[in-house]
Amino acid sequence: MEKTDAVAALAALAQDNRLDVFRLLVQAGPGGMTAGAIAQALDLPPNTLTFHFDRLRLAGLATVRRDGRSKIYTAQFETMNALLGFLTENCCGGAPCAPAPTCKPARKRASVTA
Amino acid sequence: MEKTDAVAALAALAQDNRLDVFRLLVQAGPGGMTAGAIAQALDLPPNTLTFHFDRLRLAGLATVRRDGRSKIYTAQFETMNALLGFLTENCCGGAPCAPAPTCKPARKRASVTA
DNA sequence: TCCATATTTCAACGATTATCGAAATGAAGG
DNA sequence: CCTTCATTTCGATAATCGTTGAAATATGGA
Repeated sequence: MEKTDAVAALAALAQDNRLDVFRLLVQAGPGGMTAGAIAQALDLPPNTLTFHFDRLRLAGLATVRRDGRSKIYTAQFETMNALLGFLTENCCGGAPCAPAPTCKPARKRASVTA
Repeated sequence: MEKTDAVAALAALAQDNRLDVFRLLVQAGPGGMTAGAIAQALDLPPNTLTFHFDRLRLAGLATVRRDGRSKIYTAQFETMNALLGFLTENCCGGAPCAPAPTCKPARKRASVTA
């Protein structure tokens, strides 16, 4: 991961509501979650949520797909792992002091909650 | 680490110049680096640098001490590790999928470069 | 076709951010 | 004491951010 991408990902996660959204997506796993379900879970207005989704998508931390009238957002685990890798690599002066941690999606869930 | 602190740390690192500063401090190790040396290394005006130092300090990612006319800034490895821990813990739905990575300062350096 | 649902787009707003130039502070040395 | 060096403080600026209300778009069902 390039420094530019790392800064983008960090910025995307450096906001209360957005961090909440991402954490929720991570919990939901690869099945993802509808925008509405997230709006309900976090009690956020839909337009505000769209704004934050855009940030996460732009940073490569989430993807969207349509499902009927809903849109389903999914966490992008690879980007998160790349970020963790970047941070650990750049943490000890180029010589990694610990194996980069990785994150796999949680065991399958009912997904698309609500 | 609390969510609030995580957001603060993320925000502190989510900026080009500041990420550079922090990486430099990490490379310098526990000996730290003078503000002047950093200013020279990154070609940043001293007042701008002070601004960024404040952010890093406020986020707990750096500390200062005085040495004669200079001020020496040092990376706070514990906070960085705590952040990595927070991110990995919150990455797989509460159940960590990998041991949290840790970061120890690089092998001692000449430190206080310049 | 018409209506309800789900989400996005748009314009606006106050708040925060990163940077700058100029002036102030603090410490060491002659 | 006066000067020089290192860093910080202050005031201003343009740009970006997060949120809002209102209107638009897209989908599915009666």
